[in-house]
Formats: sequence, structure tokens, C-alpha cells
Amino acid sequence: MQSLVAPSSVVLPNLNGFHLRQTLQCGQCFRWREISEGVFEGVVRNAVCRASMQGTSLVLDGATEEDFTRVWRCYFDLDTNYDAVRLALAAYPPLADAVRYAGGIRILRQDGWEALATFILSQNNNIVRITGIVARLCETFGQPLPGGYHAFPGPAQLAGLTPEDLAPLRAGFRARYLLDAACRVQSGDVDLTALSSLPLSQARAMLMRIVGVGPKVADCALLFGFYRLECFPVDVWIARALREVLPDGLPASLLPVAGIAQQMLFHYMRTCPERPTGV
DNA sequence: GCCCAGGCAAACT
DNA sequence: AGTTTGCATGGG
Repeated sequence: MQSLVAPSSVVLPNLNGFHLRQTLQCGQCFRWREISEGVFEGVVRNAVCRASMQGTSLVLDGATEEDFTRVWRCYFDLDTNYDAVRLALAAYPPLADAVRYAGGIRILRQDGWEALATFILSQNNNIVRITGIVARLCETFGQPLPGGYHAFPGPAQLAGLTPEDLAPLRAGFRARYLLDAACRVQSGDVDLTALSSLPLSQARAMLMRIVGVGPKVADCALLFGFYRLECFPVDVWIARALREVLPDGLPASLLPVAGIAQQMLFHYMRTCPERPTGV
């Protein structure tokens, strides 16, 4: 196992306010595993690394310089100033507690197809089980990588399969949704490359052509897979709480970073022990 | 057994 | 066009 990770590492200093566990376990991504206290192992775009914090530095063990410039720099969105975002969000009183509790979250720039697929699998499901289904999906259909890891299977690798083929995933009724997404992406009916720049309403409409993709999954895919920070995914679970916290929605000044606010609120309301669920 | 989980499709009024 | 119900699976 020790030779599975390339003998190099990358250190990213001065990540003030960054919280690795919050970021990787807040429910925006499903491909990281905490292998020991504070150490996470993950696969992103055919690259593997072990991530941990040393003070305010993010350490990526096993990351080559090439992987850093090709994958990790973008993935962790290191060129966005989160100090400024936190300041802006916390200045709006309804968000202050959420920023205090979950302000270490950064929105990861995930692969678009992976985000779409994993959030299709997320519906009426919980984060631990989603992670398990995604792991089985990659092990079963993903391209093998050095060290026994697997890439996330692309649309081409899933488009020809049947729901019975996906039975080992134990994804339940979501299996046929995932296959419909793969077919529509593969055929060009859904053009992922357009989703980053298309007007939001058109991007949502395109994604919702997929059976099993509604407003919530579409917004999650756009936020986490296409870096549309103006998306604010809301489901029935969070809606009741949001009406209390944000009766009038976000002020216009915060709309460009609505997705960051949403994810901090989501994590806060889900996990803060001082804020009982149900609100 | 029950209820819930990052919803949605289908079938109802 | 709004509302209700079923859905696969697993954990608490």
C-alpha cells in the first residue's frame, strides 16, 4: 500500500479559515474517506492524494507537481478569496451563526458529470449511504487507477448498461435515473459543456430533461459541478428552517455567492449540536 | 416495527 | 396547477 502513492507532496500555505473536514464532509462531494484523524484520501479526475492540514497549510501527499497544476489547484478553488466571502456573508445577521460554525467550507470545483451523477444518487438518501453507493459505482465501472483506486465512470461507460447491471450498487430506484442521465449526456441531448455559461434558467431546464433530475438535483449539480455560485439548492427538509432564518431570501449583494451561503447554512443546520434539527 | 435520509415521477384531485 | 403517494435501501 505504501508504494501506491507517488513519493511526492504539495504544500499550500496560508489557507486562513479553511477547514478540511467541513469542506470534504459537508455533503458537497462523496469521494473522500477519512482514513485517520484529519487525513482524507480521495480521487479527483484520475488523481489520488491524501489531504491533511498542518496549521494553516493544506498538505497533499501523493500529489505530483503535474497533478497540482492539472487538478488540485482548481479543485480547491485556491484563487477565490474566502476571507472576503465570509465577511460579506457574516455581515448579514441571519447568516452570522452559520458562518461562525461552518465558515471553513470552500466550494470545490468538481467534475460536472460526477457532480450530476452523485446528486442524482443523493435523492431521498443520506450522505453515508450515498458515499457507499458512489464507491461501489467507481469500483464496479470506473477505470482502474494505480494503487487499486478507480476513476469515476464517465457517461460512455454507463450509457449501455441496464438497471440490472447496476444492482450491485444497491442504489434502488435511482439506478434508472443515473442511466437516463448517462444516455442523454452521451447522445448530446444534455450538453454538459454548455452548463457553465448558459443562462441559469436554461441550464436548469436542460438538466431537468433527465428523468430523476428535479429542481434540487439540478441546482446541486450546477453549484458543485459547474461552479454556478448563484445557485441556492433548497429541498423540503431545509425549506422550513430557511423560512425562519431567511424569510426574505438573500439580499441582492449576496446573490453572486448564494451557493456558498447555502452550503454553510446546510452544514450548520444539519450538524450543529446547539441547533436542534427541526428548527 | 417505526421514522428518516441533500427528491422526484406518477397519479391523483 | 397544486397535492399526495410510492419508491429501494439502510441506519438509528
